[in-house]
Amino acid sequence: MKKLLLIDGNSIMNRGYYGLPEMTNHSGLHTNAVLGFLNIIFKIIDEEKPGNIAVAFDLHAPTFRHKMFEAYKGTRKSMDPELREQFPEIKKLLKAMGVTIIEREGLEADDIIGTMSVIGENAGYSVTVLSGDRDLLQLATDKVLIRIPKTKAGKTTIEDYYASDVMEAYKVTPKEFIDLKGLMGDTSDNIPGVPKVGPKTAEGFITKYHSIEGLYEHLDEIKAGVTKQNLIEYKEQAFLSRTLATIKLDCELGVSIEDTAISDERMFSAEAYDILNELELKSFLGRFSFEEKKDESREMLLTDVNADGLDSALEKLIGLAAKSGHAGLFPVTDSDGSLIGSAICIEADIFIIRDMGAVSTGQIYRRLQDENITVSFIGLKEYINLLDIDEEDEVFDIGVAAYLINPLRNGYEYNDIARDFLGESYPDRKEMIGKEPVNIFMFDEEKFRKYISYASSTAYRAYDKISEEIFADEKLAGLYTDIEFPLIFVLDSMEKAGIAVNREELVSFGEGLKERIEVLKNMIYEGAGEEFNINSTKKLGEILFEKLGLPNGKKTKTGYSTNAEVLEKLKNEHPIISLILEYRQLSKLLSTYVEGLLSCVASDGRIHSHFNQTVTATGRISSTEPNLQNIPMRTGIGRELRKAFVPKENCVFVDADYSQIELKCMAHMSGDEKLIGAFQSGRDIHAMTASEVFGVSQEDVTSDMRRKAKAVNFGIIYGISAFGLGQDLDISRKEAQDYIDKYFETYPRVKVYLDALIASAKKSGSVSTLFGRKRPVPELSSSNFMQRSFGERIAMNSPIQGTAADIIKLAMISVYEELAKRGLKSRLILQIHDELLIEAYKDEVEEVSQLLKECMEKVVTLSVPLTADVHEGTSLYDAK
DNA sequence: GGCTTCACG
DNA sequence: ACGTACGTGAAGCCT
Repeated sequence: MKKLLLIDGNSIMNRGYYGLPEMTNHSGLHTNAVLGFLNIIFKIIDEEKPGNIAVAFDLHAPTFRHKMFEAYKGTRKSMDPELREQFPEIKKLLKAMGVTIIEREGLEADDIIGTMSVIGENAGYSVTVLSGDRDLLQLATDKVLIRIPKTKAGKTTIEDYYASDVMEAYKVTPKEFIDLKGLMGDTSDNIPGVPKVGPKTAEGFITKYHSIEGLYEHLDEIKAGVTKQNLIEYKEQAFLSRTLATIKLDCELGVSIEDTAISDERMFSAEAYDILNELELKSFLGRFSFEEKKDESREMLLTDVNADGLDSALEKLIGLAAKSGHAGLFPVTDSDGSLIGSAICIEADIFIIRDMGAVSTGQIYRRLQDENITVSFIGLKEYINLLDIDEEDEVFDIGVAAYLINPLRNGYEYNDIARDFLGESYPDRKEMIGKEPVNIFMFDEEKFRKYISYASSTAYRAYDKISEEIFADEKLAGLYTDIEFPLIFVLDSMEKAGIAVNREELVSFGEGLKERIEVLKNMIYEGAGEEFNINSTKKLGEILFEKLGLPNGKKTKTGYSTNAEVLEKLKNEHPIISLILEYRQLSKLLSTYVEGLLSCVASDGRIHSHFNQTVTATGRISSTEPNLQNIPMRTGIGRELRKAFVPKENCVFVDADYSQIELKCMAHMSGDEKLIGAFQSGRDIHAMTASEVFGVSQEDVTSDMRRKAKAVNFGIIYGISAFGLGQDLDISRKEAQDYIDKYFETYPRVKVYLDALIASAKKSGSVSTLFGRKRPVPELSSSNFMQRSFGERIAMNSPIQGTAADIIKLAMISVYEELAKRGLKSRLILQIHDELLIEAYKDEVEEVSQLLKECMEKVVTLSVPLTADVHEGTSLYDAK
């Protein structure tokens, strides 16, 4: 059957705009909405291969339907300029592709699509409607398919609805869907509906009475109450809402079905190619016949050749690499973590190696090193062990370098790098070889070869671009060479070392928790008068705020908020509250820490966390599987858990943490004399701030004043706002503002500094740390107030948090190198943002303690002294 | 998978 | 008028 594809242009552009990160071409034109639009329509076109396509757009002048509801709700929100500027581009491109665009003054895209779907169906076509808007479900029939793309964690899935699917999902027919919406309204479309009638109620009515008329005919069957009252009172509004919700099917468009025919020739025209090129959306160019032919890469499977051939193939590889001076290497491991193969890319040649005897990737890697050939990797840390990579080797980590160029990307895998630096789109690892680590007998040979070819070729080709960008900028070059690159080896060593846990202690701690949790559970059921899932915030909210009628459950989009802050305030209202708080705390300890950590203990009795270097926006390190940077500390019971983390035989823990490193970074960078003076004299900074803000002498600072001043100090680092501080201290916004004003009076250069950060971020689009680590702040150019304010706080916080992160990274490298230099057996095993932990041999403890303190304090010289407090202990509990 | 909650700095 | 403190990761529920 002939196929017609109808696209809701505005809705699909919106989806692209809000779903993708901000991106522009080199002339600053935003392109994310266009990219998102093309991604989804090409996906649909590939699947359906329609012979006819039309794209409908709203014209931005107020339309008839909007005029009708202006009486209720005022006017529609204006569109972000960053999105608006992309509409002319997509229209230009669609025209160049020979795709029909339909837009009419006074008509919404919905009405155009509705009308075209009828025209298509009547002409015997099967019709597909592509939109992000569920309103269009009313158009579904058994010939008209509504497809709604959804994005979940970066992956796009499409929900498909024929009339029968609408019935299944919503229990109403597509036509009844209109009445449903008329009753419940739609704030995003400014359709009022009937007050207090939500999706549930409306669905109940329509499944029973099938229309608004039907409902009103049987109004006597509705039990008396607010709902009924509203139905009576807002009857006219209900019918008007339905009219507003009804998509027109009979507009005069003057477009025939024949007008919408497409052809491949038109679609992939030279003109369209040029426009895409201009927009720098290179990933689509492959579809166009006008693409400059890339050199076909030549693949050679080294294990395919016989012994003589192997030698000559290897010599060829080395020869080519020597000529280029560089090779891109991509190793692959199986589920045991052992090396099964790799691909090496040099220019247009890709050599594929199976590590099965005759030849090994490790040998070839060493040979390349002997020839002084730079080898580039994507994620070097993973391969240090496998290939016996040394810090002195000529290697380059493309992932880490790309992170320095822009730390905001979601990932730094080969396909991310290819997309961001080569403008090429490759399927990700999961699509190529599945989620689980590859087993050599289980992969599809062809796919596997493609996968490692893509990856090694990306490593090779992105190297020039990325290394150039890094080394063109003195600061970035320094960060890479002096911090991130050496750090790779430090982190690897920490991961290999791991930390020992006392399993028995953890298990028995868990047993104790289980018992108490069981008791609490029963007491909570008792207090609630029924059994329910306490872990479900939804059910808990219902119990607390509906059944027990506790003072009004506040906020949240999806229901009642039941977080600790809310519960804490309800503590005196009902005995069940404290029980729930304790239950929550203990459940968290049990599931996340006891059970979570136990499942991570390796066969050597130690936990080997992963320390990730390319995750955070500010330059901090993150820890996963498990996260060892959030082991409980603040509460007594939680802190007990730290007793299970112990040093190995003949060792003790030596721990050191920086004192106030972030405030000190801010003091240094702002150059505020008073703040610098305070740190130079070794004063208690929170007490000092308290005495200034509250205008009392140092001796008269109460603990409450100090607590408040501490919150102010934190607030400053976070990008102060009166609202946030007020919330934290549970004081009025005005009072909070007073504290802030006083703070800035006390430390005037801090104010100047923070203002300057925002101003420079607005100008340059990014902020930097003392060492030049950059973080873009695209939020600052947003037209949305909330987004922009967020950007301002980021601009204030990132240089401070990031500088502290840079400093501790330098300290880690210094500690690592010093331990090596002195031939000590003690090892750095953990980093917790401002804290380092060493597993120290007893006969080295003194030297290690001194070394650790010295390395941390002397690693940089600021205008304020950096101090590190050192502790020793026989568990994580008493090493702090 | 999105949302909520909570553990840390 | 808007509606938040900055940076993370894991677990559990629920659609």
